[in-house]
Amino acid sequence: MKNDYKNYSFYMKALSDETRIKIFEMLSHNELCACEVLEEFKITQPTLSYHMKILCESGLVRSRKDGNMTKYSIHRESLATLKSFIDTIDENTSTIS
Amino acid sequence: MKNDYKNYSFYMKALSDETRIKIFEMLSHNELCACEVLEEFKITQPTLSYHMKILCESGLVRSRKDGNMTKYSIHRESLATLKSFIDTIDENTSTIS
DNA sequence: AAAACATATTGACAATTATCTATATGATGG
DNA sequence: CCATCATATAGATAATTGTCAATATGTTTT
Repeated sequence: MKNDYKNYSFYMKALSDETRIKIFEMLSHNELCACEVLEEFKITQPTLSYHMKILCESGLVRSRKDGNMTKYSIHRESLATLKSFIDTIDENTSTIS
Repeated sequence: MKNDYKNYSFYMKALSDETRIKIFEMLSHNELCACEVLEEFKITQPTLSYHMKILCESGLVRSRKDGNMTKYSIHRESLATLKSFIDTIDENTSTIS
């Protein structure tokens, strides 16, 4: 699969911002709505919405509507894909002479 | 450790570009000099040098001088740190109710 | 020492990103 | 249905990024 690299780079880009990587870690413990995430940061609501959009568009996070709230959680399949890439890189390095 | 997140985001940023993530994969198989890497891409030598600098500054890649060449390889400790972060996230998600 | 080779740096520029304020949309509760 | 709450979108802007051509630096070879 050649263009997996583009996909991986999108995952990495989604996590290349300190705010987003913290959000990602928060979501790893629990599904959370935007307002719960917002409380933890000193950014405005639209800025958070922008970051959530990037996380969702990467595929690493998924969202679902629940009443008037949007709940976010980690998309485990995408995470598995990312993890598998890192694992492969790590295995490769262990066989360098 | 609170500011590990900034560190992780730097790793991710280094890998958030398709060219750089391909280089990273290439280096996982072998230490390579810049000219060997350059052959695989349709970018100029200064652009490659810029990308190598970003990879090195992130800590994920290290360089050493060998004659008039610079040889690049993956810094296994940093990779282990990144891998460990992803693994932890993955473990967290597996305990969500 | 001069030429050739490998890499790095500089300066420029277009494209992208992260952020804000203001506003819109859409659901819920009186 | 009107007000409120939660989230999204639009428009603006400063900062960052990826790229190149030109040039510099440092090493090897002749």
